[in-house]
Amino acid sequence: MRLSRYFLPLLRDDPKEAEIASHRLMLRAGLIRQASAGIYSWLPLGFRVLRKIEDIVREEQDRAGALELLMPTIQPAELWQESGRYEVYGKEMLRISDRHERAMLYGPTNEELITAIFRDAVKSYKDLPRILYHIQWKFRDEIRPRFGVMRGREFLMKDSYSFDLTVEDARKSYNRMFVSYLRTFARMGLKSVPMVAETGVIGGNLSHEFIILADTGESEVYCHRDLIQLEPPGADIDYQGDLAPVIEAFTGKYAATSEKHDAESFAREVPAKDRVTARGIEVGHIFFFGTKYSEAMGCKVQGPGGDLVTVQMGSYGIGVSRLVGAIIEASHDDAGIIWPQSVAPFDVGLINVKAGDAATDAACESLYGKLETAGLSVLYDDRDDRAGAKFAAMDLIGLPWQIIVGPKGVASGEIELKERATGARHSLTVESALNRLLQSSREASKEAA
RNA sequence: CGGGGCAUAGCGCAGUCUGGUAGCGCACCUGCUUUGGGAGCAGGGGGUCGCAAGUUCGAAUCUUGCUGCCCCGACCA
Repeated sequence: MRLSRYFLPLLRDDPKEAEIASHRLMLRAGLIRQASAGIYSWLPLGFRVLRKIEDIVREEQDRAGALELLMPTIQPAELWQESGRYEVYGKEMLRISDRHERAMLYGPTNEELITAIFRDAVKSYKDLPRILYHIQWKFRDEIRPRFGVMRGREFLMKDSYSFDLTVEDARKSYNRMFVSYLRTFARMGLKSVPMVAETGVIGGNLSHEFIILADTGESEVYCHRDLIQLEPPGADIDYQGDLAPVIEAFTGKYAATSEKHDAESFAREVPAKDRVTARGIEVGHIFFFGTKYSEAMGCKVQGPGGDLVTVQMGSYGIGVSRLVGAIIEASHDDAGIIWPQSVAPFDVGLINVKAGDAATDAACESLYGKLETAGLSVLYDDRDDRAGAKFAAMDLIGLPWQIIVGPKGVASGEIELKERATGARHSLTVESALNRLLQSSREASKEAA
């Protein structure tokens, strides 16, 4: 993509409404614009990141055996009256009525809808277990939206729902999602720590929050140091096999958010040197709630003995749009965003230091073609602007690699490769720079595999 | 919902107290000079001063009502 033809409105100054780093940087780097409190438009660069995150979530859901579908944003109120949550949910639910004065709502979550779909379609235990998911916009009319996309009112969420015949089977589904979450966040360059959590309005008695550690995180978290060092399972993990050992490894040691934190247990269970107190951001939340909805909504199947069995359910959420902010919170510096390669909107930024200089232009054009041909996505700054402004812009938007091409280098047959995360620069030939980038790209996809 | 603050050009702000032709920096356009870490000079474009009513010869400025946004708290993927 040539920057001269792209839509990338950058801001030099911080908009005054943005308090935290991710919100500031998302506005400044031209990722989002606010439409209303807690409601955002995604500009081209931000949308590319959102898509990348969505893709990783989708791949890991599919790998775990979950099936993608798509439910609507608008739901009829009757379903929520069936479960009893129409009254419980309160003002957080955006209630609307259509032209026939029929009560509708903009879905804050989808337990009712998916339960109705499953109930109407499945009658036999032979069709269990199943995990269904979708990635869809939700709306929760937060009392006070803040922190940009981290606590928006409209947000993109992946939510999965599991259906099982027995509690034991349901626990296996829960474990599958648990493992899939570990992999999902790790692939985005995040250290996630599962923590025992409150179940809140979703209900149930088993629940984990997936917290990523970031200095500017919203909640205080406490855990054993070992949990942070744990490596997530590889892509070869057998989701049909016994996942219990993995779950034990990740849940066997102390980890709690401030709501569940117990200072005495923390002190007793964790040696002082291993006690980690940090800030965290919740990026995923999984629940097992048994028959809460299936009971209320009559979701039953016939078991092997011919008897009717109420289905055991769980639900599993990932805040996709929140992750964009969370990743930035975990990965930025004074100059701007530092995208992990797996979610970067482009793999590499190509800077033409002297646009208009024939030799430099030609070198950039040639390199641009080679990079694209090699399968790398490139944002080529071909604008007629000063070098300093281009460097600042490229640092701000945070692509993992920058290739800097100027007249001096062109004359000596070398270009400069800069790694955004470390700031390290190397003068290289075009060929070795290409190799270096391709190698880094291969390593990134190996992590995914 | 309680408390506080803000609303003037795309972004950041001054002007409001004390009413009298709407300003500054950045960004944007044109020209010249510059050219490896957010250049300089000159010229220029862009505003119904959040909305509505009122007071007044005259309102960004005073009064009243409304709306939006931000911060703190309670609430939360």
